[in-house]
Amino acid sequence: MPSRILPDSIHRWPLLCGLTDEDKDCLLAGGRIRQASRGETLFRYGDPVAHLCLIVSGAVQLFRYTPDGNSRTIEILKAGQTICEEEIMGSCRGHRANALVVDHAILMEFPAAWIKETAKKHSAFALNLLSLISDQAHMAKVEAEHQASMSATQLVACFLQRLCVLHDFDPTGFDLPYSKTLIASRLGMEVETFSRTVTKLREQGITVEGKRVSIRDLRRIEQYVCAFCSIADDCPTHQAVKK
Amino acid sequence: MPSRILPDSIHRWPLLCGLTDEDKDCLLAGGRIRQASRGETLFRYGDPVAHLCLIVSGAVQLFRYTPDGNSRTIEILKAGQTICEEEIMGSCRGHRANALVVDHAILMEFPAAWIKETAKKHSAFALNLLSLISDQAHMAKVEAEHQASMSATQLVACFLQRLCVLHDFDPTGFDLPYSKTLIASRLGMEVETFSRTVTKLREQGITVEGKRVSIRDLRRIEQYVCAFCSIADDCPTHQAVKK
DNA sequence: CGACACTTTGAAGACGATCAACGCCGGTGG
DNA sequence: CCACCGGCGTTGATCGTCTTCAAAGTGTCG
Repeated sequence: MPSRILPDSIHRWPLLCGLTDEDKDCLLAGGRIRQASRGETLFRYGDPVAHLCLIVSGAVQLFRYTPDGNSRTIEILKAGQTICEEEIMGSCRGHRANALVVDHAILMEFPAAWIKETAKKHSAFALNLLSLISDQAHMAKVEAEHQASMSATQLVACFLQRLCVLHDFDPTGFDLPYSKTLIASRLGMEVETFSRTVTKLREQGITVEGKRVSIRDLRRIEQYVCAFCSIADDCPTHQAVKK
Repeated sequence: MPSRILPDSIHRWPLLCGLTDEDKDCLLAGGRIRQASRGETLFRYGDPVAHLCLIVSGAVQLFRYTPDGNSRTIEILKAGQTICEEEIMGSCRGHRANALVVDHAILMEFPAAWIKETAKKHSAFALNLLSLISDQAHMAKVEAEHQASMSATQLVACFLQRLCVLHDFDPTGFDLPYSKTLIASRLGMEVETFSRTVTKLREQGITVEGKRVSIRDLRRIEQYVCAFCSIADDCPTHQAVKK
């Protein structure tokens, strides 16, 4: 029974939350455990989409190569998040990104066809998928908005604060879980820019020294956190912070 | 019977395509026709999400206000596209954007609760929704990538070409269906930048004079169209163009 | 005709990318 | 144990791009 290795927090995982125990067991029964260590490639751009993949622990980077040979990080995923759900449900012919293991990961793989079948049979599961993908779509749109309208400084501040909230870190002091190079790539900027940005943020109450980060006063840096949130406050960062 | 006013192209609309006639009729029976003229607001940010809205004809702009009072266009939607599907299926408490009618529109409104019920009962419809939202999520991610890595010139070229393809326009000469101000806002740039960009594109085979656009040689401007596509050619523009 | 929204053009300034150099660290091999 | 190396991160200088402010031209609709 795979549920042995699953943490208690699975009740909050988007894919599973709200399901009855029967549905949950049925779903988990369809998955196969896989381990992958740092540097391992889960799949490459263009590969056929074989599985929906649930991250049980560790971290996975999704990225693409640009025509000039550089790579651009699309997402850095952690425990509880899923990979390929959009590729399975949407109309596409292969993986639209490369997946690389950043931190040694435990994964659960569900065959794509099996997922579709299960979604047809279990409407609660289908609604979970719909909800999960809908939220992702919305986040992606907010992201595009941010990329189009926020300065590098704002992007970094927003990222750090979101990081702190989503990972349940202590704002008064936590370590970056990824390299700065990876974060810069994730934010679509150069490492140099990221570095300079960090010193600017010191005046704003965000201190970064080496891997150590501390965020002094969340309210004070509000202007740097999701410019849209002050009016359109549907940013998960803000939502979480306000509670 | 509302199907009277629906065009033949509905078979290709993401929400309906592939459904059996029974499912389609059942779905359409749940909708209510609504007309709205240019300048009319369909809903505002924060309003409760009452309906899924299918655009039968016309055009609708989704936008948000930034803290400094400016507005940013998220999407410009046309016939066959739907509004609010993500807001209904995702976890959110109200509309996450404002909706404004750009061109006199005929809409079909489906009550949100009814849509959820129908998705539970008709798995084919649920899968359509999943597919539709998945594709949107993917497009949003590509958009974010573009915003982060393409120049204004590339963004405009990409937009114009996509516009041409998606609207089935004649590349050798078509009229912009929206004002340049709206397009600039949609691309997250200033009107001035858009205007200057347009003159640059003339050398690249894209001519814009007033509202009139012509795209000389689609292959030649490939470098300006979705920088990612040359490797990661999953851009709908390119897909459509290649056929 | 005149008001007004839309568009274009110019000049100045801010911002981020790029290139280059250097410091820091962990690992390898002599 | 030390020397060397490669990956990572910082800092400085320069350059191209986009925004901003200002002004003038174009169009439409009353």
